[in-house]
Amino acid sequence: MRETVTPALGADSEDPRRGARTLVEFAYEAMRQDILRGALIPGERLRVEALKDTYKVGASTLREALTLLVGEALVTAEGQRGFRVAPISLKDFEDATRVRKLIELEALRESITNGDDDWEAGVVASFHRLSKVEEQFKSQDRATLSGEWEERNRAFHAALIAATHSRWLNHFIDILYQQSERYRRIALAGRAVNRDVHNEHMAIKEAALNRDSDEACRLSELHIDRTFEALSKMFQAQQGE
Amino acid sequence: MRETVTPALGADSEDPRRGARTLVEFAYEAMRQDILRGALIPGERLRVEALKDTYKVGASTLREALTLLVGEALVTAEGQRGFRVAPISLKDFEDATRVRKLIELEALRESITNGDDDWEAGVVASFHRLSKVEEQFKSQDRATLSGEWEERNRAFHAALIAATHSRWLNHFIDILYQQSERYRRIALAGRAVNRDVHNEHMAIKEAALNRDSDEACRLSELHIDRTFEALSKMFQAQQGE
DNA sequence: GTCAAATAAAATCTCGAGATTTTTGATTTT
DNA sequence: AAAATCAAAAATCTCGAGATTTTATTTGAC
Repeated sequence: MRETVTPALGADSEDPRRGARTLVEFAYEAMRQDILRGALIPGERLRVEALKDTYKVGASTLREALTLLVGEALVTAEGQRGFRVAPISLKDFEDATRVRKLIELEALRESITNGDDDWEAGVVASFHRLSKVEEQFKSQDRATLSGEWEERNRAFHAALIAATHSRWLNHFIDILYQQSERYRRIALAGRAVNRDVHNEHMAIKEAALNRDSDEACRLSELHIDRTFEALSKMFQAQQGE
Repeated sequence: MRETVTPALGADSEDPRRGARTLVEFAYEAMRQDILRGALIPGERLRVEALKDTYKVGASTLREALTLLVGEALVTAEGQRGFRVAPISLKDFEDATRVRKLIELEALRESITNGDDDWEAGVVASFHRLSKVEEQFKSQDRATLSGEWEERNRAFHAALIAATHSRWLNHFIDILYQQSERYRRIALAGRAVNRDVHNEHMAIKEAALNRDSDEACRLSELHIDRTFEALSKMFQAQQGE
């Protein structure tokens, strides 16, 4: 019979389920990360029989996790022909970037109008956290920090638009941000960004806190465009290999 | 042993699987329709054990179908606490309408710029088909035609924006159109629309074919706003009961 | 009587085996 | 040799039973 006593602290760091409530969520999160990292290659077939063993879950559980990823457009499914990692292309990257701009700028504008003190605090705090990890890039190895940078960068951009009331804008931004994260990570392939993103972030932060929504949107658009330009070159070079 | 010969034509109208390639797709489509119709009530719990019998599929198959609907925001899921029909609210309806306007007008503008002869033909044809069924409203019973009207209305709006190159705009429009369809069908509850939608559609069609994107967008926005105004009143009256 | 703990019931979640379909490869025919 | 046919292999899809968790009910303590 199984012991019902709560295990000692630290023991649950061994728990393969982490924070997931269900095995579906666990498999979903593991595969999501593997797709964003590029470990699961775009276009690759996702065979249930094989992935069962990789992620240590049953067939139905795995299919349900894959179906969740279909809803986020990280996986495609075709009846009787299985699942695949969603393919990537410059055209799709361009399209996703364009639509993300449309939606994110709308959300940013509203957020700057609505934002209260908590919103300002969130922007300041997340920018600070992001700056700290960017500071370390100058000395430390980039690869070990990139996971942390990804998370803090996401948090900063989320904080900027946190004061939007629109659930739908937020939902679509989440999806498109995730798409752009995949393109960024695949294009960079572990390398460092070679332009001054920090100053762009700071300028956006300043404009937002000054409640200058036109300027903040202008700078944000510039930021997204510049990022796309830089990454699309790397992407093309990489795909052309 | 089961006969392997292809059944006679007409016999497959008895096939509960219809056009679906898999049972997952079949259950997904059946539940989708039931949610859009309001037969499955917003907020209602979706018990796998019960729905298994209703849709005549196994537990895993049903869960996979439900998970597909989670991706379209028609169903919500909470770990270890099951699935629910996505709740509705005036606030959500308002938000979905706002974001749909943002995205759909962008798509319409691009479509009018890009549209070729095939696009024009599609707009003319779908408008004609929609007009025909609206004609019949004057004489025939509305309830029997409403399914056909829904489909043709959807087709007309899809034809207008068919020339967008953006897969992402189209994807989000599909999701938001479906949301608005649910609100419309629930708010109307089988009743007829009491304003002249036909003329609004015609005006949009004319502007689009004249390649007057500003005017087409203006009229389209007006159309969406008026529809929202009318439906939101019915919706509030209904929810207040 | 109220609260809490223990128990029972109900529901979700999970698994792996089997049915169905697709894909691959071998054989035959033109 | 190319195309078509058939058989074998591999993969998807599907099911229902059992494990786990949540929810409802009962019992007991104060």
